[in-house]
This record gives sequence, structure tokens and C-alpha cells, in this order.
Amino acid sequence: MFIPTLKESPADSEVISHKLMVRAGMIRQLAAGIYSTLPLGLRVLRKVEQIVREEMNRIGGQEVFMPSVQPAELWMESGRWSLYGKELLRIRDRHDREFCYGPTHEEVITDIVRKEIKSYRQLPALFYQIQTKFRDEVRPRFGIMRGREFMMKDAYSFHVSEDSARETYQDMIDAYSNIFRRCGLDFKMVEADTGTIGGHHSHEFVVLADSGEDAIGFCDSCDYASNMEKAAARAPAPPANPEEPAPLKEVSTPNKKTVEEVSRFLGVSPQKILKTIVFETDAGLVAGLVRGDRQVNPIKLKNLIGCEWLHPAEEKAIAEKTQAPRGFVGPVKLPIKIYADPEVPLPRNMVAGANKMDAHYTGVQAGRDFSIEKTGDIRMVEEGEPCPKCDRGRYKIRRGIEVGHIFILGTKYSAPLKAQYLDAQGKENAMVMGCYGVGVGRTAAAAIEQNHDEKGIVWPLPIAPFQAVVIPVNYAVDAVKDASDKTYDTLWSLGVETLLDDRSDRLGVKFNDADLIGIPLQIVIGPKNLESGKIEIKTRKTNQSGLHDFPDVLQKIPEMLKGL
RNA sequence: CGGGAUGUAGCGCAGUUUGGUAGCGCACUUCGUUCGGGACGAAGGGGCCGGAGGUUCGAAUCCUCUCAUCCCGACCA
Repeated sequence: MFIPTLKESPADSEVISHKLMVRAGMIRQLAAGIYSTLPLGLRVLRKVEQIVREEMNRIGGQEVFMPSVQPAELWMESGRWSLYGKELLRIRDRHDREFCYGPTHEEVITDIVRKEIKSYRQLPALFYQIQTKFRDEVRPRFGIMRGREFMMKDAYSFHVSEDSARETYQDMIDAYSNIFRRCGLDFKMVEADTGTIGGHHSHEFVVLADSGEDAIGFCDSCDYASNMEKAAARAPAPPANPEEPAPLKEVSTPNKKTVEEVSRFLGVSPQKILKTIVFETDAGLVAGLVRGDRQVNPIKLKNLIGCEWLHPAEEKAIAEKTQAPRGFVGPVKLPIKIYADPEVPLPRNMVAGANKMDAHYTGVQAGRDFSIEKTGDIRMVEEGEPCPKCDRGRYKIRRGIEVGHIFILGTKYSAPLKAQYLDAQGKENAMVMGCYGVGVGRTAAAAIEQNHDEKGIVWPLPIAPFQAVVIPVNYAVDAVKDASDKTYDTLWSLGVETLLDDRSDRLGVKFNDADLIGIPLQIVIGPKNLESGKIEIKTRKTNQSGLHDFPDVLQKIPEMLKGL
């Protein structure tokens, strides 16, 4: 088998899974975020795929295979042709017709279903596929973990009702839990924002790893867990001793722009300063107001406003509306809508920018000095703060790799694409949809992140490319060759996927490569042990080895594997 | 898309400051000796120094442009 291992990691790799996949001869890079999968790597992907298939089939999923190249019209119909942005790789054919390389397949599956499924009697329906997707990521990185082209399982369900969708959603939760458990992963299911896919109910499956790109918050006491995009803050308790309202007063704060500078200059704690961040949105400029020691969570803010998009406003746009440079913006007499965190309107005297250069107000009171358009949780939560769900828990914040994401979409696609069914009363309704993704390559990479040591990969048995590797000490010695070949053949006949290292390299090379590619069981066959009828069996994970009778032990190997 | 860095043999790198026609380690080929944890010796093969243009008698080296890749940030199922 072609397994081009490397002693040194390529210079352009950063995370451990990327280094090890390249070193183990699983993948090679072709362009930024685009990888070829070599034989060993493919065997792992196929293992993950097979587990996914089994779990999808178990809950009634039917496998399909949809085109990777999709016509623009379909995307225009759903509205995403203009919404999706540069991440969508757009291409033209020879007739100058527009297409895209599919980043996901809601449009295509919905097109199939709207044409073929007409009656409530045909619902619910659940389809899935395992396909290569392309998303033209701004910055691909971390090897196969954040590639532009990647293998993904995507599933789509169609229902007559929200309740029905929720049933399938629950099935998916079970299936996904099985998938990631079977892949040997330590994962968490967390509440998530729906992002550009849309919908209103969503969970991510996240593998805890320091190299992960997602931050997640979870309770150290109950089962609450959420992506930091969404992690809820517990409603603030009103202060025990409300402060006597002080008059609004302007104070000079020359060149004090940051919360920290103002806090030090005026001798007030950051908690008593109002942080005013101006955002540009499709609904115009808005201000997000949080306590000085907090951070605005733009996604929560966007959801509170109910707008399509939002980003921090340019200095120029701020100046036009407020006559104040950044750092001196405040809510008092601010001519734009104010959205505030619940910590803001508590009865306290606050400090805020005076909307003019080098000045702040003290004694600011929400309600009296400015009015709030809408109050809601719009801040980032922090490590150690109280859990929003239970009374005892505290937030923990960790990084993780998103390996699965499930959504209830509602009618976001079925309505514009007119995927309708006739109900029992003969009335037309839009189907309720759900969609469910698993990053296949990312799951394999995540498994490496969680299962490796200084020598290389330590594959969990279910996704190991092979279960055993036969290492002849010297394949040129007839007795060793015969015993090795016999072991190899016997193991395959016993259903053990086995690799035979028949290279003429020195033993050390073979051992090191075997450790690197992480096959769970190493079977070492050498002339000395063979003379006394023994072979050596070593487990990769524990590095423990023992001598066993040859060939009798071969029959016991399937049993030994079960114990791993 | 902003900031930073790097492109020299299959891989990892030196050489660039101070211009003189390319080197080291690993890998590869051949021979010999080795052979239970990345062997040793000898002899070899392989690079128009990312690309284009310019300066110069002469450019891997200096200048301009360009492309690629990586890192940080912004963004993101």
C-alpha cells in the first residue's frame, strides 16, 4: 500500500491533526484548503462514512447523491444567490450560464421533493447524501479541518408539521450522539445560532479541543451548553441597595477613550460605565449598550434587532450621527435606536460618553436620560458567571471543533421554492424542513486531535484504517515471511483488516511508521521468537506487548480487538 | 479583505545583509558491510533559486510588478 510517511512535518502545518495526517501519508495538499486523500486517509474517511450511513439508515434516512454543480436559478429562487456572498463559488459553463459549486444542498433536495412529493401521506421524508462540498472560505486553515473542499454528510427532512420535524430532530440527536461516540470522540451538544442556513432551532456537536475554532460555554453543574454565539446570560438581579439618582453632569475627560482609561481617570469601576458600540445594519445605524466590563455579542444583538446583517460602524458613520469621535459616544441624546443589555437599566448612576470630544456624563440613568428601543441579552458571557438554567452552576468556557450541526429550518426554503403538500383537507401547505450536517473529514481530524501521542496517531478502533499491522522483523527470512503471510491471510479470513509491512527497511523504521499511522494492534514476527513458536503482539494505545503462541493466537485476535 | 511572513532538489533548511553562476540534512539510485527501535562506508542522480520585467560586465542575492503558500485579525455550515 502507498503510504508515504514523513519524518518531518511540513512547514505549512499548524495543528497536530494536520501535521499527523500529512506525516502519516493520509493527505497531500493541492492548493489552499484543497487536499488529495491518499489510500490510508481514504480508508479512514470510509470508516467514518460507514458509521454515518448506518446511523442515518437506522433512523429511516434514504441515501441519495446530488450534483456538486448547481444552476444559479435555483439559488435565485431561494434568495441565497445574492445572500450567500463570496463563499459561494460561482462558475459559468460554455453557454455562459451561471452555476455554483454546491456549498450545501437545501435547494437541490427541495427541488426534488417539490416535484415528486405532493401528499401528506408521503411525509415525513428523510434523505441524506455524502458529498464533496465547496465553500470558498476567506481563510482556509488547519488542513482538512477547515478546508474549502470537504466531505460532508448532509441530511434533509420534510414534514407536515413542526411537531413532526421535532421528532426527526430528536432522532438526529440520538443518531449524531451514536456517530460521534462510535468514532471515539469526547463531544458536547450545544445550542447554536443558525447563521446563514437559517431556521430557528439548532444544535452543534462539538469536540472539545484547544485547537478548535468554536468557543463554547457550558455549565459545570447542569447539562446547559451553548456556542458562545448564543450562550445566554442569566438575568441580572436588581441591586440590593438602589442608588439615589444623581443629577446628570458633564465632566471633562480629555483624551480618555477606552473604558479602562475613563474608569481610572474618574475613579469609577468599569461596571458603572456604559459601553456604547455603534453598529451598521440593514436597518440603519443602531447602538448596542452594555456594562463597561462586558463585551457586545453581535449575533445576539442581530437577533434582538431582527435585522439581516450587522457590523461595527466605521468611525466616519459614527461621526456623522453623533459629532463624537469613537470613545465619547454615549446614549444621552443619541439620535439612533438604542438596544440595551438588561444590566443597563438597573437603578444606578452610570458614566457614559457625552457625544462630544473629551467629555463624559456622570449620573446617567436609563429611562430618565435616554430611552431604550429594546432591552435584551446582547452580551458575551464570561467564565465563572452563573448558569442561566440552573441555580448552582457556573459557566465554563472551552474551545471546540464543530463536527455536526442540526437545524429545524421551518419553511425558509420550502416557502420560496414552493415545496408544498396537500393535507387531509385538500389544502396546500409549505413543508416544514430540517437539515443536518456532519463534517466527515473534520470528524476524522478531530479524532486525531483527541487521540494521539508523541509518536503519532492512536486511532480509535472503529475508524482505524486497519485494525492490525503485521511487522516482519526480516521479511527476507523464509520462516518469517511464511509466518507473516500466514498471519496476514488468516487475519483477513477472520475479518480483521490487516496491513502487512513487507518493506525491506530496518525494524526501527517499520516500528516508527506503525506508531505514526496508529494501527491499534501491531503484530511483530521475528526469527528468534518464531523458533520457540511465539509472536509478539503490541497494542498501540498502551504500548504494552506480550508473546503469544503462533499460530493459535491468531484465532483470538478478533476477541482481543473487542477489548480495545 | 486588513496586518505580518515565506517561496532555493521530493521533504526540512542554509546561502540574500556585503552581487561573481548553488549547498547541507533526510529521501532516492548502485555496490559492500550491517540488520529486534529511524544503520555505516563508498560512488551517484536530481534545482533555468515561484514567475515577469529592470539595474549590472555579471543577479538566488539589488529594484519594480505579479503569483503562490502560511500566520494573526475580520468573516464563517
